[in-house]
Amino acid sequence: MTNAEITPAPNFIRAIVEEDIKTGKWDGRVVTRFPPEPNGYLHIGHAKSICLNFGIALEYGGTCHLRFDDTNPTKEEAEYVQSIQEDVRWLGFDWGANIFYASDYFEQLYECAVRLIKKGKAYVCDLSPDQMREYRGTLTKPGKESPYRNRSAEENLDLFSRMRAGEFPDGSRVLRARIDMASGNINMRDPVMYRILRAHHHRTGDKWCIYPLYDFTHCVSDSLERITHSICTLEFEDHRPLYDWFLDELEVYHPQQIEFARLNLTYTVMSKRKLVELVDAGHVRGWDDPRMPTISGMRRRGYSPESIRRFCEVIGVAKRNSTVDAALLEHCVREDLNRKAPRVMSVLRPLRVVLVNYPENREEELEAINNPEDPAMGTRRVPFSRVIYIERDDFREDPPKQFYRLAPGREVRLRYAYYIKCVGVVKDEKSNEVIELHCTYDPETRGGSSPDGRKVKATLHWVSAAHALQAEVRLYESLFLTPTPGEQKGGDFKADINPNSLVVLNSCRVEPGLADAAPGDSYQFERQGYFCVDPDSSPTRLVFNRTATLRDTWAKIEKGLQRS
RNA sequence: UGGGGUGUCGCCAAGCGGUAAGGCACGGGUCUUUGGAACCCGCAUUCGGAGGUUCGAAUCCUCCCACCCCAGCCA
Repeated sequence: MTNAEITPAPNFIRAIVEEDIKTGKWDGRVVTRFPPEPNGYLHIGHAKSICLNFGIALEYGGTCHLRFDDTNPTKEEAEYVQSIQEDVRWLGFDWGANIFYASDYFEQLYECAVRLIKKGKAYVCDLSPDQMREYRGTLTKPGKESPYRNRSAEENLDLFSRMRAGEFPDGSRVLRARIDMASGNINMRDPVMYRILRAHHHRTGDKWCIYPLYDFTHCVSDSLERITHSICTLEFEDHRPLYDWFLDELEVYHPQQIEFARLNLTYTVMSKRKLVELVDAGHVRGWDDPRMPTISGMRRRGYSPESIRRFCEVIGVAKRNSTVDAALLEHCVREDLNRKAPRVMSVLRPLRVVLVNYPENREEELEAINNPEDPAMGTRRVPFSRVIYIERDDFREDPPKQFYRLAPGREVRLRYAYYIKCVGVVKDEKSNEVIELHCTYDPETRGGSSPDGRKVKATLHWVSAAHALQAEVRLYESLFLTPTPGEQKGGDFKADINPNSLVVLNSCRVEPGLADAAPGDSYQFERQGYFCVDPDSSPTRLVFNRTATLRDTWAKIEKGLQRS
């Protein structure tokens, strides 16, 4: 852990928590919760919330509950509660025994509803959904009171229990809070607390045919769990008066709801609807496609939990709508992987090189450093022979000004090996494409330095043709071409999809040492980037995903060259 | 036209009446057997705008402007 990681940045929520601890508002307790609805996969936006809630609990010696907000059986599935737990755990957080389900509170919620009915604060309403919308009024016009609003408590109690008993068809009646149809805040215009819905629930089965709605459920759940700080996103700010109203009327333990801005990232989309669309339309291979901003996608892409946690720390927490530059996320993985990923040589687009003065049947092993950032990671031996592969991009027949890699007549260093000089270029007769290079090597430069002290400008990675392993490498770019997809083009985010977001290279050659690389392992392919082994990989067919490229100064220069 | 929010560098973000932190990005340099990493330097006389209060304002007051959210029996 870096120092920065254990020194959290100040933000307004931490300030509130610290103040509360100081004043003893909650007797010094800190209890937060991460309350996902199990209706989809977690993404980097959820990670921000997870890090915030679990992070604050950890930091102030409190606890953070994992609570599934499972009050809508038509959308929720057990499969998701599984994947959510996996993702939270993978991110590095532990809820201990504190795993809860809103559905566990159904009986208590029902009792709370009965209490409100008895108080005259809730009533059964027979308006149809259409009528209800009509009666609600608009943003600028107040609503009208329902004709059922003044039913007696006895009648409401009777009706509500019969709703539960299944005497009425789906959607025929609801239980509503009796608040204020003229409120400027539409959430306070007698919001629905319960609906009749005959659907199989992933945990309660067919026990219930009425289900509570979010506003009623959430505050009561928080109260039952004695949450201190109920942290949610900005769109719930308008719901806070309702959160407070329910708890005040119920006269129960009352946590404080605090809202923060959700995360947006450039060059991607975050809404569940859009993510579903990408998967369904086949623009990606699934929820865990390495191009997806889902936790499972990022995991497959090679992002480490540490890098995601670090990212969530450096972006900060505030109430301003913002869109974080994807470059910051990239920076966070590089920072982490630079310290941890073993270096390895791998040639993505091979160009055959014959060392004409190297003995035909000779081979040798050269020592290579596993990670210059961490000597403790040791060294390894890499085989070398007369025929090697280098990267096609590392040779130019007619090199531009600032290109100082290999070119006819030019000498460069092969990393950990020898200096070589290009003495011949073999081309395909028809296409005129360069298919092979002839080079001489200098036996005096074994290991990569010359006794006469002469310098070479470039160091190339390479792989011995006879020893290298074939591999498939999947190169990823951002899923979208524009920083905020759909901003132009009439809001159609799919029009901004990057057609080159995935490029598959099939004839890559990697160091033989990679033979037993296991899915999930991360490496730095020297001079190219960070790559990890995909679950599709097998001993007979290695498959790597590019997590991120290395910062590439030459690419920048080249781009500038093209422009001028 | 109702209600709730937010406006500090290209992107995030500290700051809470005492004279604009930090990160990313960007530009320049040192070093280098990764054009990587590391390191150094530069990068808001100014805080949405206009007034006002004050010895002193990004921070307090007034007005204005811009943007975001809300009319599911979703969460």
